[in-house]
Amino acid sequence: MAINIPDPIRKQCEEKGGLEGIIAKLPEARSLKARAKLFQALGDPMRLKILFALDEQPLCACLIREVLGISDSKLSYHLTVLKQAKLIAGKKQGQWIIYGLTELGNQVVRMIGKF
Amino acid sequence: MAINIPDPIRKQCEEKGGLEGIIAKLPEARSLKARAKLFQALGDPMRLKILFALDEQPLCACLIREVLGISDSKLSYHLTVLKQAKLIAGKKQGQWIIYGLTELGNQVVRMIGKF
DNA sequence: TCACCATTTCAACTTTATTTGAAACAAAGT
DNA sequence: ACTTTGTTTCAAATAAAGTTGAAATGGTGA
Repeated sequence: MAINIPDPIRKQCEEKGGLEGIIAKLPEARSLKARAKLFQALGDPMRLKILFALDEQPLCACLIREVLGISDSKLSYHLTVLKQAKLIAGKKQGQWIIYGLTELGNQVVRMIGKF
Repeated sequence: MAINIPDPIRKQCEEKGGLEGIIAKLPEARSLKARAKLFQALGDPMRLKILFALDEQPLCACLIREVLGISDSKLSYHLTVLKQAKLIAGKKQGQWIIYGLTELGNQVVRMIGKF
């Protein structure tokens, strides 16, 4: 451990097995990366709005577009991000694709509500 | 409401007062933006790691740097992002600045643990 | 087959985030 | 005053995310 650090911090740190001890308790890189990706998908107002809209009811892309008032291709981009994060899923129904929250999406929307 | 949409979706939508009804239930732009900003701060593995480390115990910047193995200025950048999101706060103690989770930071770390 | 509709893809572009290394600061000890 | 130490700031560079409008896809029904 570095020599020059505040005493109370050093003590507390040594009780945990030093820096090594702390490092050992942290999640692995893989896990951190996966979670960061999830949160990154949530890090955009438009995408949050899509999630809230789908929490009301499943919607086809064209209705989501109406709700958000954005272009088709812009919407498609954001839907892709949400799909990749497994927060939403679409299934074909006639000529439309109906999007809805996944189980993860549901959990996440409930979580977001607390912040 | 758009004329051409799948029937079950239209029905469900009309029960809610049409698109207007759905739009009315969505959070305001201000609120969406604020939350997006919070999640954006969480959208980076290094920053998540910092939060987990501080969840173990408060640490001075130099120890966080040791834990992460990154440069001073890089660390400082990420600390700034976390500070701005009010997830962490630092207070001077002697020659060091000791960082710790805020109350929000605490709640958030507990939340992250579920995903 | 043809035209149409909902949606996606693409490449070019703009914007925002992150990294870098050097310099600046501010407090503490000499 | 001078140096050291811990931390932040800055401007320049790089990388990643988001936007645009046009074109492509793929299914539907005339």
